[in-house]
Parts: sequence; C-alpha cells; structure tokens
Amino acid sequence: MLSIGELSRQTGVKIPTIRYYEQMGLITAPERTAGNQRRYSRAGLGRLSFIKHARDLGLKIEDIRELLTLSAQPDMPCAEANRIAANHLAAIRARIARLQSLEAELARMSTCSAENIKDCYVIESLSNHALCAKNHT
Amino acid sequence: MLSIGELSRQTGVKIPTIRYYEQMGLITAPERTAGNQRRYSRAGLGRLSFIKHARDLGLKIEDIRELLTLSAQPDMPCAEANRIAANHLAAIRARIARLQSLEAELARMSTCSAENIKDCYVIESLSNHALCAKNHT
DNA sequence: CGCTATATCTATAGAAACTATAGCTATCCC
DNA sequence: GGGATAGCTATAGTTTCTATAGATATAGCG
Repeated sequence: MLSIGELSRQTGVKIPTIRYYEQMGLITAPERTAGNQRRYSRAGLGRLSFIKHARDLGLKIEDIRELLTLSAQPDMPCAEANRIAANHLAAIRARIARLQSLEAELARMSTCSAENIKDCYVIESLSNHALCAKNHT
Repeated sequence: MLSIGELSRQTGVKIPTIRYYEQMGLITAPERTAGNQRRYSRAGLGRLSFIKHARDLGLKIEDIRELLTLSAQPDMPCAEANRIAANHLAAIRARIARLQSLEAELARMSTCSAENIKDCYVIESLSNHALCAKNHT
C-alpha cells in the first residue's frame, strides 16, 4: 500500500495532479486509512503509470479515458485503440518534422556571434517568412 | 491596412487570439477606423508572424516578450537572444528524441491486429514500464 | 442611396490541465 | 508523547487560448 507521496515519487506524477485525476475520474478513488489518507494498491500504480505514459506521449485526457475504458473490456476488438494510436501517429510525425527543422534553425541561431541584435540570427530567423509554409503546421 | 480578419488569414493566428495578444501587450494596439475597427500595418503583420513562429516553435509567451523587447533595441549585444535560443535547443532536442521513440512505439502499436483488447499492443505498450527511464523525460 | 450579409467590437465566461494556498489533521519516529 | 513531515479538503490562480452574446461597422449590390 502506497501513500500518495510514494505513488507520486514512483510515477513522477505530482501529488495535486494525482488528486486532480481522481477528481476527473481517470483513476478510481483508492482505499483510505482510518485517518482518511489515500492508500494505493499495485493496480493503482499501474493505472497511474499508464496515464503518465499516455500523457507524456501527448494523448489528451479524453483519449486516455477512452483507452482506459477499452482496456477494461478485454474482449472488445482492438480496432478502436488502433484508431486512437494511428491518429496520434500522424500528429506526432508532423510534430517531429516541425521540431527537426526548428532544431536546425535554433542550432544555427544559437551559434550567432553578432555583436548586436540587428545582425542576430535569432531575431532574424523568427522574423523570416520564407520558410513558413514548409516548416510550420 | 489589414482588417483583423485578413491579418488572421495571413498569419494563421485566430482573431480572438490576436486580440488576446494585444491585451497581453505582445503586439501594440493598432490604428482604428472611424468605426473603431482595428487596421493593421505591414509592420503589425511582421510582428504577429514573428510571434506565430515563436509560438509554433514552442517558445513561451514570456520568452517571446523578451525577444521582442530585445529586438526593439538593435544595439544591444545578442548574447541574451542566444541564451534564449540555446535554452530552447536543449529542450527541443529532448522532445525530438522522446517523440521519435514514441513514433516507433505508436507505429508498432497501430499495426496491431489482435482480435481483442487483451492482446492489443496499444494497451500493452502504454502499460509497460520497462522503457520509462529511457523514453520519457 | 439603401439594404443586407458579413465582419468587428467589447466584455465576459469557459476550457484544459494543472499548480498553489490556507487551514486543518494524520502518521511516523525517536 | 511530541514534533517533524505528510496528507486532507476546498478554493483560487495560471497559461493560452476559444466561445458566446449582444451591439455596431463596413462592403457589395441593385
């Protein structure tokens, strides 16, 4: 049985965020001690880790809720889970592409050695329109 | 002179967002028509594009405010702008790495052809802890 | 010129996903 | 048993927008 603090340490999810998730119905309310403190089981840890992963990977709370609902029904076909994953795949590939062009741009920028702002790559680069259509979503 | 709607179309920033930026002091209040509607100059378009770029690239509003302030002082050294860019570079490289491992994971996931949830990659992958330390920030 | 469809205006509220605060209560450890 | 540390609830604040309502302006057409 884990206290909320331990659960937080083990999952990397902050304490108020755990309580927030409980309030949002993403995790089920855990047992309480006689003194009203939350005590989490191993299953609770697993579920929160699942949520943490999914959040880190950019899934929205509502998507996660769907996945959790799905995963609670082990005999349903997994097409729906696939759909959710595939949706995110497209979005994520777009993000990667954008970030990579940004990376190049920033790398160039941060080597700028101009003496003053008017010749600074950073400013110029952010002002420059030429690459908009290609680089941004 | 551009109306707010045209400015929105040309920059891809939504109208309420433009007004929000004005309220936040990121862009200066533009001229108004006799009937009190905003009319933007070419300079206004440039500035909003700058902001749009920076936001797309993940800079926080406060960072952008700093950059805008800096760029208004063309004789300052650009070390500060460099610092901001370099800061973001590290963060962005980390994000790219994470997203790439996610991409692989999702790509694998979304090819899942299990008949039902209990064998579905998507669910399993999100439940699996083994790769946490490596894949997530 | 007048009319109507479309665009803007302000002010306010709501959304998403947390994060922080205040004031009070449990637990743990020596 | 007494104090440090951790947890409780409820509420408010943060960030970056987005939506709505009700009123006004502007543009295009005949």
